[in-house]
Amino acid sequence: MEYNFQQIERKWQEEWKKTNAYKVSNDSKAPKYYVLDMFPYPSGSGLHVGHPLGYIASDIFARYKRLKGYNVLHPMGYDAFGLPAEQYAIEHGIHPAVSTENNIQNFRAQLDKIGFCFDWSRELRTSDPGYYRWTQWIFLKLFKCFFNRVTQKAEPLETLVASFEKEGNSKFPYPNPQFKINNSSVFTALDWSGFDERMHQNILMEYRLAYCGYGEVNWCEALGTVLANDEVIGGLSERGGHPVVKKKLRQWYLRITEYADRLLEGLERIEFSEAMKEMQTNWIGKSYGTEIDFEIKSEKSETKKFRIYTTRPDTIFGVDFMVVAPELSWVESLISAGQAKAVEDYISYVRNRSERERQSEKKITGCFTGAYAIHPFDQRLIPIWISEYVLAGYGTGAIMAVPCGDERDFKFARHFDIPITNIIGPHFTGLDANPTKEAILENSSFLDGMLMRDAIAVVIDRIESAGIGKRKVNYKMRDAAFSRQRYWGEPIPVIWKDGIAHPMKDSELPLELPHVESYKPGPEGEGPLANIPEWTHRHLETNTMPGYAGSSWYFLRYMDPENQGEFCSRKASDYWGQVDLYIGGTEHAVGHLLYSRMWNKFLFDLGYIGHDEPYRKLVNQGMIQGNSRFVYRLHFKTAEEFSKIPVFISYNRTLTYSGSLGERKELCSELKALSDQFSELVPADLEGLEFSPLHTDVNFVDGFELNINAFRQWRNGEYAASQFLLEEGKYICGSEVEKMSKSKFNTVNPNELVLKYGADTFRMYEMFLGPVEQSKPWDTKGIEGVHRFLKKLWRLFFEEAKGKVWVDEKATDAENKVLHRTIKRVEEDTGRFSFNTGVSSFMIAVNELGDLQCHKKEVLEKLLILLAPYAPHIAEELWYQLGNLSSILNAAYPKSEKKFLVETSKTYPVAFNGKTRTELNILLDASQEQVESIVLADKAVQKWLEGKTPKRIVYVKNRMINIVL
RNA sequence: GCCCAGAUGGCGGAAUUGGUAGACGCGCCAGACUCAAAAUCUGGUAUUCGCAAGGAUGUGCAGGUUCGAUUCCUGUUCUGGGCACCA
Repeated sequence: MEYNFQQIERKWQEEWKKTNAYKVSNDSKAPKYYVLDMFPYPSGSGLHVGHPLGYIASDIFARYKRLKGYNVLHPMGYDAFGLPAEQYAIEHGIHPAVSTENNIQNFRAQLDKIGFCFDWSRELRTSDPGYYRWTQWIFLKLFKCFFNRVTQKAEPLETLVASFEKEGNSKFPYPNPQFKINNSSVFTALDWSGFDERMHQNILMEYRLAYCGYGEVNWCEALGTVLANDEVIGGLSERGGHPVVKKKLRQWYLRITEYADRLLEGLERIEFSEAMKEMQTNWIGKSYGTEIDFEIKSEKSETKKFRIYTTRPDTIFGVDFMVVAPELSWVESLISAGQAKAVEDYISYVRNRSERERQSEKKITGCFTGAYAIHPFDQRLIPIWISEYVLAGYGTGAIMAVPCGDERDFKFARHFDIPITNIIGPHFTGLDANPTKEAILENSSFLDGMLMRDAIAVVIDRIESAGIGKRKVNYKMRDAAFSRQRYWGEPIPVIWKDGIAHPMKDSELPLELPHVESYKPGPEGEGPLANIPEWTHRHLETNTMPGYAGSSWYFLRYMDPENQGEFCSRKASDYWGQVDLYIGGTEHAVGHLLYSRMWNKFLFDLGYIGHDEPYRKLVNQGMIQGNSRFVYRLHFKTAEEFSKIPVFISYNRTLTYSGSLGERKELCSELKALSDQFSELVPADLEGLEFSPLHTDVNFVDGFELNINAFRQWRNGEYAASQFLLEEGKYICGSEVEKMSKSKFNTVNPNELVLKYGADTFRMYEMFLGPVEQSKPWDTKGIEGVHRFLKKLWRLFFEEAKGKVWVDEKATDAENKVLHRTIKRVEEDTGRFSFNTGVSSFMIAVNELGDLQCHKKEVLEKLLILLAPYAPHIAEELWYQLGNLSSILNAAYPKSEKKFLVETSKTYPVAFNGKTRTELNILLDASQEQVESIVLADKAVQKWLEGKTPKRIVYVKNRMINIVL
């Protein structure tokens, strides 16, 4: 009986389906455990081997926890709204719902083959009205709530209105300090009662957690549409290469900034990697600084003052120039007649620069405005510049530049020849800036002689008492843009009447996405919904929600997926609580993971759930990179006509080819022999010959050797006429590790591997590749080794000639030692998500049991339970063959017994000054004195001592011995 | 540019707390079985000097701390991820 994986896997997958083996109940006496994967976007290209990496890891862990006696929730679903489906619809006229459904079918078929223990009865799709009804419902809750800074939580707007009626906005000032009504940022109860409805609504909009405002988008006039950042390349649209400029549009936002402090605080209570916490902390970017007002001296005199934000007020005497964000409208009032043209040119240059480009630009640009700021303490005149490196959205959009202490300021000063004031003495070398806080201040008037760190408070006190500024906490994080000018997303359930947004009633939800004939954008950059008369007649909002809306709360829906009356019952969310283990990629570090934490906190504030952090522990899975293969096409520079003939040269020959006359002659005759088309070719035509690399499909390259026949049939015979210049009779491809993607022809479909080696082999190989957290390139070759391991395991039970070989005898001590050491290792490895070493622990066990010729049921049975999370099909089959009647899925995880693992002695490495020279077997309970005498008596040690007396003998029990000479 | 991570044989990786660097697997080499091949099994495989015994070197690079560093510290290079409308 041989290992027929195809038959075994089919049999058990059917059996598990029939018995609902993976159905999870919300009603169980067992302790709960919630394992969640970041659900996939069902793209048209299907799964490649990179996708299942995290799913396999979580699947192993879920199965492991089940064997340990937990009631494990392990669901799966689809993040089904998104831009690619819409783009596909525009290009092919296929409704996104249709293409998405097809893609999901394809994903499901692929996932099923790998043998996951998902409870599919809980499957959800964010594009399903039954699901997005609740996304809309939560949005409306956000719309109807504000963040009470006194209680630090979300509360209904009614509380706010009551406070306004009683005491104006003195208790709850505008969250956006720039906001003013009637030129004032405060109003009284009397003011409030005097305002009309429109004014009330305008004010309330300033407080809502989901609010409408204005923001800039990438606007492409030629395409008549708003573009995503990754559709814009170097200021031009990816499709068509049309110019893209920034345009202000009405947009919805989520006031996530109000949660900034709580998002920071929550990080202390969850198990995310330090790197992840750091990324989120940096993204939130809380800084303690000072706002300072500077008087202005300019030709025009409209603006008298402007405000900067700095985290280093101690450097105020080192200010040599000011920089203001070019897009701020008040910049205009600064411009002198002489600088008008230059400033105008510069502003138009910045207008089509993306924020990213502006920040990462190495080239220093800027323009003097012609105006000066007056230093508040020494009345110096400081030139005011505009430059793209200052962004309008952060702080006040203006900075005081201190070149001796800030690298960017320093480079700017150097570039524009602005004299640099040194306030930090020897800490400033003149070669680069030094951001230290430890210097003693010089050239700093009343701060002279003070340590910078201590000077900060002194300056702030001076500034505050002089009434020219105040302490200010700032956040780099901005409110989250929550609308898209797209079709394929959740409609926003808001009706506009006379410019006032009215929420729809809960009973009217879901507001379903209407069918459209065309997915083209609406007028003035509005979304496609603006083209539907029935929609606009009802004055419905034409924007839709962004991709992250549905994924911000999905972990809750899995707990109670059928619930028609609530997004999730409190009973269900109290039972399942937090996600105990969340697995997904770091690419979601600051997007999804922050938004979903915020939504969760919001629902917690309103009492709908009982936990304020959604994920207790997060494990980041690394990317599986593609291992691309290249062929190299001959490109004739001086004789273009020959370039039309597709000739490819083997990789190593591209490296050695130098283009010498001799080589040209040789290559010339080789080409002539290859094809008659080259009969006219002369060596001179080969001058400047180039080899242009072309991605070729990895699926017809064995290692590095190209399957020439397959290549000729590729892409409907586009390269059928290809000729090849070989090396040693083969065509060898070049390679490069890069992102796995269809366009690079380096994707590998898990289905094909499952077909060839089985799901169990595939699962174990994905884990065997390396640590889950690490990115690594895919290489199909190594899968054979894992497959061999499973066959070897099989042979412990059945041999081809003899059939069944397992026996009912009692295990020896040696066999027990192997088993119990394996239990210990596998349990530890699985527990710390080190699945790659887990797999090798199994390999070692099977190798050792093979060496011992152990076929004892007692040992093998326990080994199977250990293996079941990794390779469920073969484990279940062998378990069944051993005569077990119930499924291995519900077996009890074996315990490692210490008595089989006790050692009495150890072979110690003996090192001299840290270099290992010999080994000695010594009893484990030996004392320092005993060890010293044993060591010094040893012959090899004597030889290395060369007659010297050791200065010291370091003995670390159960580790090593080191002799210091 | 900013933030985060990583770098170990020909390749993927192991070394869990600072204690024998290279577990396990791939590949490669040799051998067994076979008419042959596949499959399977056995042995070898960091580099370098040496017939060997044995020695020297070695964890991206340059320093440092330590009896001892892949592990800790400082600097640096390269690669990957993110940077707010891809998901």
